[in-house]
Amino acid sequence: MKFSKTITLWYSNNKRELPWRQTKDPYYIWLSEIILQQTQVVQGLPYYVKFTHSFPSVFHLANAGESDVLKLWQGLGYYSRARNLHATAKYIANALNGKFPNNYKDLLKLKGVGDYTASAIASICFNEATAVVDGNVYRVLSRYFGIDTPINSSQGNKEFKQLAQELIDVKNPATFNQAIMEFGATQCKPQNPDCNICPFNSSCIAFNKNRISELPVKLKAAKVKKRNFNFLVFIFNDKKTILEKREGKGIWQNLYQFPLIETEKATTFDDFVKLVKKHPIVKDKLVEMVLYNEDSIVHKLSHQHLYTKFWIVQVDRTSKNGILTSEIQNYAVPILIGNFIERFNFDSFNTFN
DNA sequence: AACGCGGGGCT
DNA sequence: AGCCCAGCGTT
Repeated sequence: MKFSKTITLWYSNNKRELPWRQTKDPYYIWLSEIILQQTQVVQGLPYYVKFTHSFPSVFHLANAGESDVLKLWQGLGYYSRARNLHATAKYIANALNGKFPNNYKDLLKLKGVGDYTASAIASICFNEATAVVDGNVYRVLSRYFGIDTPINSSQGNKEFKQLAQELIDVKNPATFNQAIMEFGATQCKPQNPDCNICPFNSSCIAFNKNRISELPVKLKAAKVKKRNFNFLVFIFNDKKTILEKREGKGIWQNLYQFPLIETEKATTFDDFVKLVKKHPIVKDKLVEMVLYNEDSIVHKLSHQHLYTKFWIVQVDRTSKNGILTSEIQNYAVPILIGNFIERFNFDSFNTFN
């Protein structure tokens, strides 16, 4: 049987019921595709529900503030997706009167929409036969055809896109694209794929040559950087603390954090007290400083490891531009900060001292 | 072409 | 602790 026949048949018998599969409205498909970039369905699903509930149309999303969008996105990571999502919503609502581009070429021009996402929207919403190539497709094709070209090379990029484009069912591109991705996600999984019940197991090259665990081939990632983060959790007499917005390039752009002192090496308590005493916010008003976590909290990003300490710094004055600790929940913060806020009880600390 | 960008799951 | 998952924008 033809590849596309087999995969679409498998899909009709095995697909999951997911909310974005109930619609062809480009707004909802676009939203789901942005959320699902580098993100598994289980992780993205609750965010899709939140976003469609808060912003039922592109106009609702466009009229929101960026901080509201980031707050709703909090915890999902890759925050440029949220900033681009919001910018594109404003563009579509205002410049295009709410009408989405209806073809691959024009979709590709949108901020945050690359080859994969443009192909997905064009095929699902507008029946255009442009093949999607996401991580699932790389895995399925490299195994089935026994292809050793590294998937994260420009050569592999080209090769797999071309192959997928040759295989796509031009009569039904929406189903084909979703079928091959779903197949990769739930059956032809990275680890322990279900080869024994696979409809392709008689013709899959990787399976028949016992090379499942070797494919797909990937170029090694660069070594992770290690950084030492010291967050200053200020407590002022007026029960306020300080959050700062991260500006410029780098991680967590436009999210909030406690004032940060990054050091070359892990800090010792005595050295760090000297540093904090000289801090412009503290000057000579330091009452007490407590290290919240004796052992560094290691927050792992795919490209850097953050060895993190939270320092509780009580200062004997009122704050200038602090925020009430009772309102700290209103700020979009990285999950590393969010977890701390969830566990640390500002009120009990205030009364305890 | 190379690099930066999150967070979660598994072992 | 170290391994896996990975689209898009920038440089």
